[in-house]
Amino acid sequence: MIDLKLLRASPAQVRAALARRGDPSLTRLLDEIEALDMKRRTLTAQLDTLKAERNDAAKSDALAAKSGGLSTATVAERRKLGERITGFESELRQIETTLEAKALFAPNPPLPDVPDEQTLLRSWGTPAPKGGKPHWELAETLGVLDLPRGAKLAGSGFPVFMGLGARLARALINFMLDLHTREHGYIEVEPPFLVRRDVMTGTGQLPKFEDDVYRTTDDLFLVPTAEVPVTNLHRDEIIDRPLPLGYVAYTPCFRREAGAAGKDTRGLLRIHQFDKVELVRFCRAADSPAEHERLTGHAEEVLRRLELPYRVAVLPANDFGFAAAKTYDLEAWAPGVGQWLEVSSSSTFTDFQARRANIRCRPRPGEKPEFVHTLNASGVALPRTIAALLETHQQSDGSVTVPPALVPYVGTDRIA
RNA sequence: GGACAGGUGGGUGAGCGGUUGAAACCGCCGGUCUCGAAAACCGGUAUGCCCGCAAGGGUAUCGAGGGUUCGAAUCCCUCCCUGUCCGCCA
Repeated sequence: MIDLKLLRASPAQVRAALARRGDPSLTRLLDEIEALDMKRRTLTAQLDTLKAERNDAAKSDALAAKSGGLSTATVAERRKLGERITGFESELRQIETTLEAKALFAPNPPLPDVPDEQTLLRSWGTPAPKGGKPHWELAETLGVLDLPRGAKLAGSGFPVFMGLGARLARALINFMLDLHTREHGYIEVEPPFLVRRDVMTGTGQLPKFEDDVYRTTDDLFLVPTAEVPVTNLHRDEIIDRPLPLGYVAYTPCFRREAGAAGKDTRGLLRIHQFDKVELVRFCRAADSPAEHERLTGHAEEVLRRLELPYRVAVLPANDFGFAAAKTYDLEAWAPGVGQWLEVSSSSTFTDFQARRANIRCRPRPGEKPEFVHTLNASGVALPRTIAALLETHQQSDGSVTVPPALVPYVGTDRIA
């Protein structure tokens, strides 16, 4: 949620920052928000005055009622006051409802250090020259992936992993969970895979992106990422654990990806259901830039252990998620398709999600609560990682070697 | 899915429709005492919004939303959630 006080205090800065997202309609949205905010404050002041009047009256009336009763004139006067208050209240309520509805559509302003062009920060490993087979061919030959049968069960975009493919998926999940819990200090979580509407609103998927997610007839939503349930673990809380606090969760992820047809439709690159291990961090506001770097490093470590050459880029202000203030993409090289595949997105949300989900911390005992900063990164997403893994570690005989870090989990050093 | 019982501050738990943001206890913070600690005692301990440079003031909040009333934590309605039993199941 956008910070209304900040918008009030420095409208020019907020507008300038949001303008960098490149959505011209935001100007009008902000105009409306500011007007409603002003109206709300005026009404609140008037209403509070009337209520103060009523409270004073109630005190003396209580005494009067005990000793002799209230005169009909007094009762009539009080009733009139009450009616005025009710009228103001309903007007105020309407404005607040509209204001909130509008405010929920305002995205997070990008941080000042976010560039206007995508910028490559660093890379690791030596990408193999483009060549070899794409992962869908390898996978089909090896019998580890069955896309046609997945389509038979659920439609296109729902893969079936078979045999060593299924084992590889399970191995990756366990490997990543172990790495992050044992070496990076995360607490493992297994959350619900269906969540309520207000939870989806807390992290920013709703109300704006309802078309992109799956909804059940009970008005529950299939999680598009573990970020949603895990970040909301602390919704409406003043976190009483030491910060920073990190959680890691494996969940399947469900995305409708409406309108995505035609792009990356081959193989595992863009699908409706996929597995992901997600990292979520909560920290004090001052710590979030350093936490963002640390978090990104945790995701990178996965790729290094898997011996997958990758690169890290900062996304430009007009090309990252609604709730994020800054995002790094981790892209693994996939020589078979000759593309860098986004396997992790690492974002800081500043206090945007904390504000929506009302997640606070108390800096010190007795001090005022303040909003935390939330961050998350895929650590990492499976299908594209599997694609990069198959294509990178493919051998001339058609087999695929398993990187040493993964061998104990897969139970073999070669998929053939 | 059916039948009951409940939802009060960080926790436990009081609260005849009337000056209740809300007793008490626990916890937490500070102080006294002590060489230090414990115990004991004293004091302080919610959050949002609005006005204000601040000090401070106003207002709201007893699951949520409506309603009755001059006045609601307390009465009525709807919804949500939790617990117990039954049914069904993994």
